[in-house]
Amino acid sequence: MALKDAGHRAGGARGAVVSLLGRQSCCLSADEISKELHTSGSDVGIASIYRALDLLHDMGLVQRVELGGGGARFEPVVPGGEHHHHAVCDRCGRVTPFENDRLEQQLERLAGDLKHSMSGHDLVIHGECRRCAGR
Amino acid sequence: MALKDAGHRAGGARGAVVSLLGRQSCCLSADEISKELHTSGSDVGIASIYRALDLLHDMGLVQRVELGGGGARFEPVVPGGEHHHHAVCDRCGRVTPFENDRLEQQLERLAGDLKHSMSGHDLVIHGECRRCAGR
DNA sequence: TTGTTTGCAAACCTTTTGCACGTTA
DNA sequence: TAACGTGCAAAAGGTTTGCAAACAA
Repeated sequence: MALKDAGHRAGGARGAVVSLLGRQSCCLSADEISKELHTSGSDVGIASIYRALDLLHDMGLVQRVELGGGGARFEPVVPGGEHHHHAVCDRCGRVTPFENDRLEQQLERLAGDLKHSMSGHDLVIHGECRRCAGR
Repeated sequence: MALKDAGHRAGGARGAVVSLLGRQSCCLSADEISKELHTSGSDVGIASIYRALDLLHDMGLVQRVELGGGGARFEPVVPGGEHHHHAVCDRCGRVTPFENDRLEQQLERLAGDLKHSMSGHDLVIHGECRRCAGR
């Protein structure tokens, strides 16, 4: 476990957050994480959740995603380098993840042109999802 | 003025916000707007600023931009359809706007593939700016 | 006059922090 | 044991809302 390698301990709260996030393919808000953990019997304080997320984020294992609407979301970073973005439905709130290699390449090129290093990037498409748009 | 057409009045506070935003090429936070207005003698309450921004956003004249780091930013939408994105320096906080037509086309195509309508999109590149990266 | 806009203060929500207690190595 | 992790409650932003007074048409 990467946490141990970095000299961190795996207390109950931190472990529960890591485990839950590891099972996610897309993003969760801190509140959703809290509710999810309570449902499965782990009464983890919200402060510990934020602390765990903060640590994981600093270690590059978790990405912060801002979808608008107040409140950040968090998702695990896949070591393999896979990467996805989000389309948000402004009507029903549904989040649709998507990925595109060409887009990634283009962003690399753009950052290069700007002489701006790129440690990460966020792309959010706003609009109406398949379901809502079809009405 | 589009506001009048929509049946809205141009009170002092709202007019000041509209005027200030109209002179911006990139995004401002609500707090920056407040400070800017006070500096130029308009003592506009922060609530009125948010209300004006909310109205303008609903009318599609202002775009909300989330750059991370707590606090949204707002920038005028140019009627012509021009559009830019932001590269944020995580070291010094500098925001570098940029635009790219190919990128826009690609996003349109992507949204189409997802069958997701696109009313807007946000792209933020995180990393280190030209100045900071060069050290 | 009549409905709209404004400023203030309080309320709200999400996130962070202080601190005493529990836990891990 | 000594350092680290946790939960609670309080604090700290940023944003929204209730309300009475000011204002525009």
